[in-house]
Amino acid sequence: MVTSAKDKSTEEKILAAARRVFVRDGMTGARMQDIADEAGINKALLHYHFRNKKKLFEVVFLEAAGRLFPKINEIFEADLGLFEKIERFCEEYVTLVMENPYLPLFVLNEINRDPHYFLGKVWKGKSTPRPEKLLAQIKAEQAAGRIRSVDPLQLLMHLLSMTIFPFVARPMLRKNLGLDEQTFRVVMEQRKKEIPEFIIHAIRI
Amino acid sequence: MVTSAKDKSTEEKILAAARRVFVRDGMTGARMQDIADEAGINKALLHYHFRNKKKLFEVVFLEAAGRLFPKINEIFEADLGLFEKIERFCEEYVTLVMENPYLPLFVLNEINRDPHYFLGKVWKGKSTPRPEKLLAQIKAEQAAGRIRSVDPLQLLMHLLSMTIFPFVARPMLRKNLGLDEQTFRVVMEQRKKEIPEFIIHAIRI
DNA sequence: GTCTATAATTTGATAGAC
DNA sequence: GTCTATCAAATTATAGAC
Repeated sequence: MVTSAKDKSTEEKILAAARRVFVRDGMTGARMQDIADEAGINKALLHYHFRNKKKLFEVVFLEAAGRLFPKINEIFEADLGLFEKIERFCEEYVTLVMENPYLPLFVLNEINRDPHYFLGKVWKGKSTPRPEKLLAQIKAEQAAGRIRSVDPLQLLMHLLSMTIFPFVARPMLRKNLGLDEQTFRVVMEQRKKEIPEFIIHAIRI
Repeated sequence: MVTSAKDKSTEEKILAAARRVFVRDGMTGARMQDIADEAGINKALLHYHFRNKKKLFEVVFLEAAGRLFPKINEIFEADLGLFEKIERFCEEYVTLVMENPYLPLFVLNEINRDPHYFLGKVWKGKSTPRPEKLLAQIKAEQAAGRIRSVDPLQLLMHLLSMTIFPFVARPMLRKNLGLDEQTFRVVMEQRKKEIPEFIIHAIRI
């Protein structure tokens, strides 16, 4: 399909609008009218470029998931020492998500809304996290006596939890811990160093 | 308003149905028809007992939030040592949420959907978490030289993250870590002890 | 209190002119 | 490709009989 410069511009405007609205309101809460308004066009044109709501959502969701998941693999399967992986993961993942703070909750929520759809159409040979290498690496470090014996799966869950949860719970944390937007960003910036340090202290011999 | 025995029974059936549907599909995804079906009645009767969708949702949401938040305060403000608090929080909170695994994602998502509504109507003098006492307690332990110096706020975020996140990310973790329902429950059961142990190792001198 | 039937509204989607 | 106008379907909400 040939795509003129103007086409691309409009489709890009639509996608930018759809990202904002879908990520904010979710698949079920989003309205095609809102997306059209946000893009500065009308609904008919939306349906011309993307046949229906489901298809448009799919593009946005796959793109969102594609931003969050590959990075995990990339680091966990890299050729690095365990501590380096932990440090790099926190540093790079917090940086990544800070640019799109609402992405994790959006993705987790949509996965939860329709796990089957998620498993099927979405997860086909894509970069679904493969934690085996990291888990094996943790086991090896323990066998070599370089770190304390902790269930590798539990350690991985600790790492993911501490890194991602604050973004998922952001509105609640901001209210309950009394953090304004600026302070929240500072706290998350500190976590880049704080989390690895915390983990290292926890598993040192 | 006088409420007969039969009234209560029907309202309770409706609420039970509304809990399931709202928690599963969210405010925007839930359909009144589904709730009526689930309750074994028709839509008209739904509107008779709860004027509209918003009102019914509000009851369900407030109840859900009321299950998750008071427990936090109850433990954080108790008259216990720091380690005891951490241990009790993990133990009791995991137990609590295991009975309603979808509650945290539901509540966090709805808070995110409409933070203003959440702050306003919902959070009026309710048991919103008051972390000051716990934060002060952490500071005191550090000043006394009994634990390593870690930003209390960061430590609190570690604790909340490790305890709650696995439930929020459950469908994703189950897929990406290859855990079936039974295994997930076992892993969470282990976390009751694993998380406090991990934290204690991390902040010991 | 509970039902059937229907109104009222919202919203996704299409037809057809330009 | 883009718009206006409109349809069709889904969904919330109400009227009125029992």
